[in-house]
Amino acid sequence: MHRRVRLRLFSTAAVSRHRSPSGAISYEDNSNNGLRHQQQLDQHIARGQLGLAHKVFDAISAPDARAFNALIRAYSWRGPFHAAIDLYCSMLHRRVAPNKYTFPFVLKACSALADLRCGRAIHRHAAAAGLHTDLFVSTALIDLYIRCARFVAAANVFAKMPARDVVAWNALLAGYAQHGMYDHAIAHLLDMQADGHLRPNASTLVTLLPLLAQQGALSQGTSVHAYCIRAYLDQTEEQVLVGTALLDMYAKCKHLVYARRVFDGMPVRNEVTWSALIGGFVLCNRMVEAFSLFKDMLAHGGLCFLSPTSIASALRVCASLADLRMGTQLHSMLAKSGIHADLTAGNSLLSMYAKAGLIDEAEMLFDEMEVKDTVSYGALLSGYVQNGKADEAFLVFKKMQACNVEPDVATMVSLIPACSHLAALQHGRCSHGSVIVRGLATETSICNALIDMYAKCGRIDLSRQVFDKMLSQDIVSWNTMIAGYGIHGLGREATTLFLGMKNEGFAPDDVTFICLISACSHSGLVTEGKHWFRTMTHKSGIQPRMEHYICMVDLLARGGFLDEAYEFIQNMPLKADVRVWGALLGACRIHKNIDLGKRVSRMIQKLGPEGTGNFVLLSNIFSAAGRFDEAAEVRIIQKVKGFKKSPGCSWIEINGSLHAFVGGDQSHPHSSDIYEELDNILIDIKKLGYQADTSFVLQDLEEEEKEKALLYHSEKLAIAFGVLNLSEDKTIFVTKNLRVCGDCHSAIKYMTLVRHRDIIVRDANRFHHFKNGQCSCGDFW
DNA sequence: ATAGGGTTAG
Repeated sequence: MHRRVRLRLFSTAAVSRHRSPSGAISYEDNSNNGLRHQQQLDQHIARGQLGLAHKVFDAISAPDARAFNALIRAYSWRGPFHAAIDLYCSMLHRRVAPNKYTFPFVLKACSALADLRCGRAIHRHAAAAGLHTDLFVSTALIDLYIRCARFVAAANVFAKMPARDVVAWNALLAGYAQHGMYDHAIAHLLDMQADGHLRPNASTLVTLLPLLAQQGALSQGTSVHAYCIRAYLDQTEEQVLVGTALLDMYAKCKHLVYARRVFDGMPVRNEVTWSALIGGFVLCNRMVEAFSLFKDMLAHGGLCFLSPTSIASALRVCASLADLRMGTQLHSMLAKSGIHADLTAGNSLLSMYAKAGLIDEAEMLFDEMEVKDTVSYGALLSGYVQNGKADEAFLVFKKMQACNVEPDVATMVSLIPACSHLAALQHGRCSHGSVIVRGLATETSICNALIDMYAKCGRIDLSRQVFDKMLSQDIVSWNTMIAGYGIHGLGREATTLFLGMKNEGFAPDDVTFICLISACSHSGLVTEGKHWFRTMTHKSGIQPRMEHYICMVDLLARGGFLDEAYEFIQNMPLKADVRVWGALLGACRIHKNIDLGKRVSRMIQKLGPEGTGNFVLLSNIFSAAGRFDEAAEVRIIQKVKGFKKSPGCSWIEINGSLHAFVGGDQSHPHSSDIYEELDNILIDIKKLGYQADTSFVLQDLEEEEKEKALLYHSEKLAIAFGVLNLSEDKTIFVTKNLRVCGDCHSAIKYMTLVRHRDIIVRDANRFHHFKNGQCSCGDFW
């Protein structure tokens, strides 16, 4: 602030008036003394001792332009940049005229600080001194305006230059490149070549290549490669720089073969070269190779090649492969090499632990970090969301705001799914509002997260609104919207949207078909689903993955074609994994096919059951058939093998706060009211013909007690709480972490009649819209 | 010239 005020005190007129007539060196403080000081000043600056240099400077009674310039230049090199600007101000104050060796350096300091106001003032001073079209001054001005994203101003300076060298051309090109202005950059490059004698140099290429990489412009990149070969770069340093930029361009275009070839052909490589190649393999999801390259690098260059960048890539490999042993080793390597304090390295480590589910470890690391930024908070936040601790994620978000760390696109994209997990519409709407306030509401990835959130919070209509209002949809937008229709059992809408997508020229990808087929499955559209599977393999040329087979088995089996599903599994080219068999087992329960269920469960046991769902499923199948001994046996095996079933939990959002219940829960402050209401509901629904489906209760209890065990299931508690707290016109919306139980499903249908309510239950799989005694899932879920 | 947190599926 102080500095700006002082700058404005001096008009451009003052500058020109006191400009030294010749620019020649003249010492006002009587020769010898001044000469000695100047020599000392130069010496200290050469040794990088800026403190001492400044002391010598202060001892000069009347420093001249040369003394000022020397110190300004030194400060503009590595900072502190404001010291350079302060010196410039003092220069004006003491009526020493800045010259063509002053302006470029003080402008460089402004550029480093992105101080546009200061820079503009200096621009005026330079113009008054008639130096604004000087080659070096102009180039410095271009740098400044680019840094402040003032492209027109930069181009104006460029246009006014009487003569330009490659550096000037490169300065403007760098601006276009850094801001992803592909068309401007290419046009500028063509102008440069048309202008005559100037040829792109190494610096031009190193500026241009990252832009091509970012745009995925492989063919243009290849032309640049060809030019590089013709242009023959003789300096080693240039070869490494250009070679690395080329390699990176190929890697970012996912052309690893060429990236590798460039790498192999390079006579000299540095740590950046290695990092770029490793990053390329990570980008292409070739994690094992990426890690072996990392080891090669260490074998080749030792620890001095270890940088925060390469460590970051290696840690991403560990996170992706869920290899904690390797990750921990890297952690200690990091500590030994002394780069543990680096922000990037720290964030990578934090993220690795968070993704691996070691959230406590991540939290500890986070607390220990001395410098934290948006990314650090984002890593922790998404760690909580990914590990199912959505409420903790909100706390991190609050903490972040309390610490004045501004949430950005990635932060919000991580936070919004936390609302989806909780199915907390109010939270979701708040996040939506927050996104609008921050001016992020037009971001594609944010809209995608919002579409998903509204769908999972039961408002598919709002999902569609967000989708329709988007400036430009990407493949994820379409997939998310199709999936949203799917979990609401709106298979027809999903299909229509899919066709619309193709009409707009979007090529469906592998995930699109997963969304589409599962949408068909949830709506019982078996024929359509089979049709889309064939379309995918024959027309779209997409190789089915295990996920597609899971969807198909689910589609066939849920639709009642159990034998066909079984046959389908046996004919599939991949070896079916537990999830495929699990899908079939789930359908055996719905269709009460015990024989097949037993066979399938044997397959699953051979494969080693993953998770816990399948044990519970099998045991429920036995119970449903009244074969309690066998059901109990399955539970015992489950216990012996050490699998725990996560407890069923349901929750409901009332006026923006969440109320969660587990089965038989009495911890809620209004517990007695809730239980009383439930008992009343039971009396009413029995009058309409409801019978408790006690076949699902395992314990050896009297019939009435079994009924009670069912009555206090978590979803029923949450609904009763909703009945008590919401007016009749409001839909009751309950979320459950597991699949809704069969008895509850039947009871809730009756509840809609006796309490005149619409009830929506979102379980682990899908939505159930209960209305007028019926459910949207058609009793298949 | 390289790099850290992010949305879709069952």
